[in-house]
Amino acid sequence: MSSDTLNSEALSQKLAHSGLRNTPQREVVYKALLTRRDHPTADEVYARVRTDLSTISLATVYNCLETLVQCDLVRAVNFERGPTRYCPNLAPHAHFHDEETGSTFDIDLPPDLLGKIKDVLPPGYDADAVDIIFRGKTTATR
Amino acid sequence: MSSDTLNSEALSQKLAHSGLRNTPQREVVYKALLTRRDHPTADEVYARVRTDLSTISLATVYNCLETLVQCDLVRAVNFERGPTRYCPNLAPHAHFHDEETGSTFDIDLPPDLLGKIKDVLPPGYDADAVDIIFRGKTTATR
DNA sequence: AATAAGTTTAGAATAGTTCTAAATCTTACT
DNA sequence: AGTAAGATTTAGAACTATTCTAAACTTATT
Repeated sequence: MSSDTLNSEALSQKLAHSGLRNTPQREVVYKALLTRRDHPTADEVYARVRTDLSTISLATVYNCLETLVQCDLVRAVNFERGPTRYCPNLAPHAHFHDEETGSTFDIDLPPDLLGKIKDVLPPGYDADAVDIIFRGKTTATR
Repeated sequence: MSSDTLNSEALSQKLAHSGLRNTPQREVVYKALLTRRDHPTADEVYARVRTDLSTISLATVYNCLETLVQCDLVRAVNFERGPTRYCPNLAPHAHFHDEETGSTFDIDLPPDLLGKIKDVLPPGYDADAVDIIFRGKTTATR
């Protein structure tokens, strides 16, 4: 089983760790991200979870996504002015945003590179996160 | 004279290169970015240029900023869901966003590092830009 | 001077997100 | 089991940043 396969227990644990409860809404939202890892927007997640839980509201989808981000289960990614997209990949990675198709790809980062990048920070700058976003196009040979 | 000091001729040239005209509005907007390089939002630019050109409209400020970005005179930067900020620094650099104060700092990148970062892209990914954003806090010793 | 093209403007419209307050669910305690 | 306290969800209103629209204005060209 991959380390981030859905697992209610594990999700409940992570939530409990922040003093939060697990709920059906949080489960379906998290599951939606894990089963199609295409960096959906809140609207897209809403559309997907409605098939499982037809009474869920868009506000709840926003709430759940925010909760998952707070619990370090999900990353929020922003491309320029576009809507926030959500990503359950917790391994260090960059994002490639294809400006022609709008699709997003995870780009794995070699373990040493993040350190090298953080080394450019002068003393007194204390970064707890680095976002790296490539913008461009992808070609057929991909 | 630093390479990006305001210079109407140079601005006109760059604009003309894209088939665009220089205008008083474009000049004051560009000047506003150059004279206080604190990554202002469109609203903040609007507030600043109104002292020079009281009749300018917010829509025009947005138009001018977009024009300057298109002509490669200015970079647009986005932090999470916040409003777009504008930066006249054309040298390769990352941004550090202090989440406590909201201020933004340019972080110079050593010449080789951008290349190293682009090297992580698998074949078929063709990036024309890389945005690197640090999030965290700055301490007194900065 | 007339026409065309580029630009600015005010205000309306839009998209994405957050807020609000009431309803519902869960948990802990009696 | 019954109830109070707290957490969560919900629908819809509100909000913010931005873009659109169409008219007015400016500048360049015939």
